[in-house]
Amino acid sequence: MTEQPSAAMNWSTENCTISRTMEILGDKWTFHVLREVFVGVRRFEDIRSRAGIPRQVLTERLAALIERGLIRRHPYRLPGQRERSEYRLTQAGLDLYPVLVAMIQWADQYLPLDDGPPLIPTHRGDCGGKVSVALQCDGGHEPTPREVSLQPGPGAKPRS
Amino acid sequence: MTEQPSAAMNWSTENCTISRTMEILGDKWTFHVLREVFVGVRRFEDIRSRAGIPRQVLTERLAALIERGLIRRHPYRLPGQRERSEYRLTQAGLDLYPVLVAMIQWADQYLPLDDGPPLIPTHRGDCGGKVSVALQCDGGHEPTPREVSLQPGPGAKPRS
DNA sequence: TTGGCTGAGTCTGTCAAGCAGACTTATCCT
DNA sequence: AGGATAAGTCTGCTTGACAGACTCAGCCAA
Repeated sequence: MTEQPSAAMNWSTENCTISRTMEILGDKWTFHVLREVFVGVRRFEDIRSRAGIPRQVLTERLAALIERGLIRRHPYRLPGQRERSEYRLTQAGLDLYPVLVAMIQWADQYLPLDDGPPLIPTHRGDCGGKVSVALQCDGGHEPTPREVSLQPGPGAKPRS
Repeated sequence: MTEQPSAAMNWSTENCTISRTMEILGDKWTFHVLREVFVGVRRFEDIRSRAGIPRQVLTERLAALIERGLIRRHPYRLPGQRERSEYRLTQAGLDLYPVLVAMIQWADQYLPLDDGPPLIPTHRGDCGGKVSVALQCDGGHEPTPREVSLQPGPGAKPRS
C-alpha cells in the first residue's frame, strides 16, 4: 500500500502545542519531581532521596517549575527547627492530573508488574473509587484512539 | 501551618509507574516523534525536517520506540523509487492518545496562543466533535483534580 | 554505463548537561 | 561552644546532544 504524504506536512511546527509542553515537561526528571509533589512529598531532601535526583538538577527543576507556575514555595517550620521551604502544586500543576492519570493508566496496561499496580489514582473521601481518564467528544461519544485525528486549528501556521 | 510527613515516604519508588513510563517517554524528543506519527507524518526525512531533530537522535529514538513496541516499521514504495520504511503507531502507541490529548488540553488552557489552538483533537467521520479527556471514577463521578489522591496499590513495595 | 538524485542513515569533533561526592550555610538544640 | 540538619553550591568526570560532512543503495535520464 502506497501512502500519500500527510496533510500535516503543510503546517508549521514552530508554535506546536506539544513542543511548548515539552519545553516544560520534556526531560528525564521533571515528571519525577511532579510525581513526588502529587503523592504529597514536598521537601527538597525527601524529593531528592526518593526520586534519586542529583541535587543540582533538583534545584534547577524546582526553580523552572516555579517559574512556569506549576508549583510554588510554601514556608514550613518543624518544632525546634528553623523555617524551610516546601513545594506545592498550583492550580496549573494540579490540572496536570489528567496527564498523570493517563500515563499511569497506559503503563498499567502496557508495562504491568507481576504484583499489580504500585500506584492507584483514587477518588478521595467516601467514594474511594478508582480514577481513570477517558476520551470524550462534543457529540457525546467516547471515541476510541483510532477514531481520533489531530486537525489544524485557528492557531496553525502554514509552513514556510 | 505545619505539615506531617507524607505517608508516601514509606513506599519505595524503585518500581514506580511514572519512573517506568519516563524510561520510555521522558526526554526532549520522543514525544515530538510521536506527535509526528500521530498527525500522519511517517517518514524519516519528513519527521526530521518538521520536528528539527538531529538525524542521529531520530535514528536512536525510532529504534527505541520500535523496541518498546510503540511504533513499527512499514515498507512503502513511491512510484519510480526504491522501497523505504515508514513508521506507524502500534496499538500501544495509539493508546497514548489520552496522554496526548490531556497534554494538549492542559497546554491550551495554560500556554494559550493569541490565535487559538494550533492542533485540535477531533472525532473522525460524521461527528467531527472536539475530543477531550475527563477524569472519571468507578463510582460514576467526575472528580476534580483536588478530589484525586494517589494511593499505594498491591505492587507497592515498602521502602528499605 | 555513467553520472546524478534522493531517502535514510553513519561518522566526527565540539559543547552542554547530567552526575557523584565533597563542601557550605543558616538556624536550631543541648 | 559544639553538634545536627535541610537545603543548597562547587568540582571534576562522563554522557549525550548537536551541526555538518560523509556513505550507501537503488532508481532515472542521457
